[in-house]
Amino acid sequence: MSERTDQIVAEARALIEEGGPEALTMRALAARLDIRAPSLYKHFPDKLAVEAQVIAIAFGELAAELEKTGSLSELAAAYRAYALAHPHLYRLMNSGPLPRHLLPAGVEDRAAMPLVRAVGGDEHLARAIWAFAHGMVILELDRRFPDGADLDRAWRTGLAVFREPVQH
Amino acid sequence: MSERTDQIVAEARALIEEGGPEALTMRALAARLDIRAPSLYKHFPDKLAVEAQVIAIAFGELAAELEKTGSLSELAAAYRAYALAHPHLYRLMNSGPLPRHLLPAGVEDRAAMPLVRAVGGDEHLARAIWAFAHGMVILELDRRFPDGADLDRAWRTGLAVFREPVQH
DNA sequence: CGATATGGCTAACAACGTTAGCCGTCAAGC
DNA sequence: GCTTGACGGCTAACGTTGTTAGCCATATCG
Repeated sequence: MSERTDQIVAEARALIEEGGPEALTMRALAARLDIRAPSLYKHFPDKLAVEAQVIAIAFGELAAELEKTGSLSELAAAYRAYALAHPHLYRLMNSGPLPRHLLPAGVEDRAAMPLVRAVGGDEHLARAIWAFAHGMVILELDRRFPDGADLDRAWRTGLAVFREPVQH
Repeated sequence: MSERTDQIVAEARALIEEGGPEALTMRALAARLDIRAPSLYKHFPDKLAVEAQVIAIAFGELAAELEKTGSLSELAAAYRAYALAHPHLYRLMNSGPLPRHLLPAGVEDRAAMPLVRAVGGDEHLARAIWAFAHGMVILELDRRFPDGADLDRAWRTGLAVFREPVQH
């Protein structure tokens, strides 16, 4: 990972955070670095590789935030907070197929660990809560809930329910 | 809605179901109808309008499936079944911002009604369950769960938990 | 001193959505 | 019956996208 490479990824991230994933264009990215688009291919094989680096960084950041938390509700709050603070980044890393072959190994697992720990190792429960959290976040980002819906309340409802021990 | 218009939408849908949303191309769509791409603009103002028609149809179909169910677990099963039967269609209608201004009024509400009824009108609980279901489906379609994860079990876990009455 | 890697560049291609403008067919109105 | 206009095709073209080919300057190293 050279110096220049890091610069490129940083600018790519900025483009995405400012204008969404579709604002990341090889030409726009090059313009930010005062070079022409084809020169980017001296550093990355293609656009997907650039995106993958941005995704890898985002996963690391998210994992770091989640690791700070103690309880399940703190974890959920941190998850939602990251998504709302970086909506375009969240969408990039969490929708569509992941380019796993371009990502450092373990980034996904690290981000998942705090939740698995919070539910005491029950993988099925962890997956259900993950689905709930991702669903809440992505539906909010995509404006699928009615305007003015009380989403705090919906989060509390879901989390309260998941805290109740039931056999499954 | 003319005859030709319906044909176009049908072919657009077929393209999406076969190759995903990015396979819907004005040129590919035209080719299916043995015409050239610009001729499509005699029937639709732009590509988004075509997509919106496909989405509207998909919402109607999904709503019809959901309305057949009685219990919450049947509802969940029907929801998942539709998504797995039409993965590309599901992704098209349920990710990214909805072109609501191009959709007939009430299509979203109709698809949401069965769930609201199944939970006895509790809107917060309905939103939490919707998030859970959408999260489970989209994470499955996007292959975000580990290979071989027992998703039936995760669904059952989530649904069991949501059936328990708790105050929120 | 020369070879090689590094990192720029221009020109270009194919595919995309979309627009402009032309033309044939056919039904309705005078 | 002739004309007029809507309807629905067409070709040519434009601008934007990712990407490739190939050229060239600099700088480092044997």
